[in-house]
Amino acid sequence: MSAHEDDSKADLLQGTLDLLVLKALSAQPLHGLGVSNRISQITKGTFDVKPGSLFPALHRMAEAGWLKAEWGESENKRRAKYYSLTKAGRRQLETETEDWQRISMAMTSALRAT
Amino acid sequence: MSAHEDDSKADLLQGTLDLLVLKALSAQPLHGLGVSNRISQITKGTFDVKPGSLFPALHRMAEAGWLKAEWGESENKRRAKYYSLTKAGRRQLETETEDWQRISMAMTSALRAT
DNA sequence: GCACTCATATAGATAATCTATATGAGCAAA
DNA sequence: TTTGCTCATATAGATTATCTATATGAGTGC
Repeated sequence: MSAHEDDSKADLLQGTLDLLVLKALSAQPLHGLGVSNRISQITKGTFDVKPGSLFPALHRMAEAGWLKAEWGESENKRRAKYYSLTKAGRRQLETETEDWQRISMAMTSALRAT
Repeated sequence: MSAHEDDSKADLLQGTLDLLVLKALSAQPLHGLGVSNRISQITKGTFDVKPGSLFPALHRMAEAGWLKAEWGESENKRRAKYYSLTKAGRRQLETETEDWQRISMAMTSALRAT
């Protein structure tokens, strides 16, 4: 994170972006910037995913078969590519959620140690 | 993680190793493999940090001024390099602990969203 | 002398994320 | 109509942490 930015905006831990994208899309299809906005919303403004991080991730995840992409029109009448979860994407969301919880508990346990 | 390994051993999230090392050393100085063992202990066996990950990290963190290194003798009468936290290392531990808590809370919030 | 474990070390590969920049379409106003 | 602004997607290049694999040496037991 660059020094002049608001410290409340954290860099991601590597490995958490996929999970956030999957979760963002779990309620409804969204276009790229919509995913970014939703991530900001559900993390209460903690994460601000930049386009240069997001779009490669979306492509990678579509390639992996977790997302389906479809061109459509945004609320602002612009062309926008809408992403939605595939069956495999929902399974991946479950797996990564469990992984996160295990890791999170391990870290919490570690930080409690005397 | 390779497929034949025990699934209870997780890969680290990138960015968490430094925090685990700092925490492992916060109670007492330890040599390299001692740090690895202590991390395994305080994370209840969840993380198994391999030498190839650990030693470069220790060197990097010593270079950053967070750790001090001193040759000594292990419990098994082998030569071993003991690491301890510097003042800056203790400050770094505090900072990274707070960072982790903020990120962890944001992820938890995200995963609760409907 | 031999095998085994403890302990440190490094080279090379992998891969995710960040910074910076580019492109184009729609819209509004001058 | 052309200028500027915002929305939206895209990609190149750099960075850097971690992983895999391998190497080296010292002590211990047989």
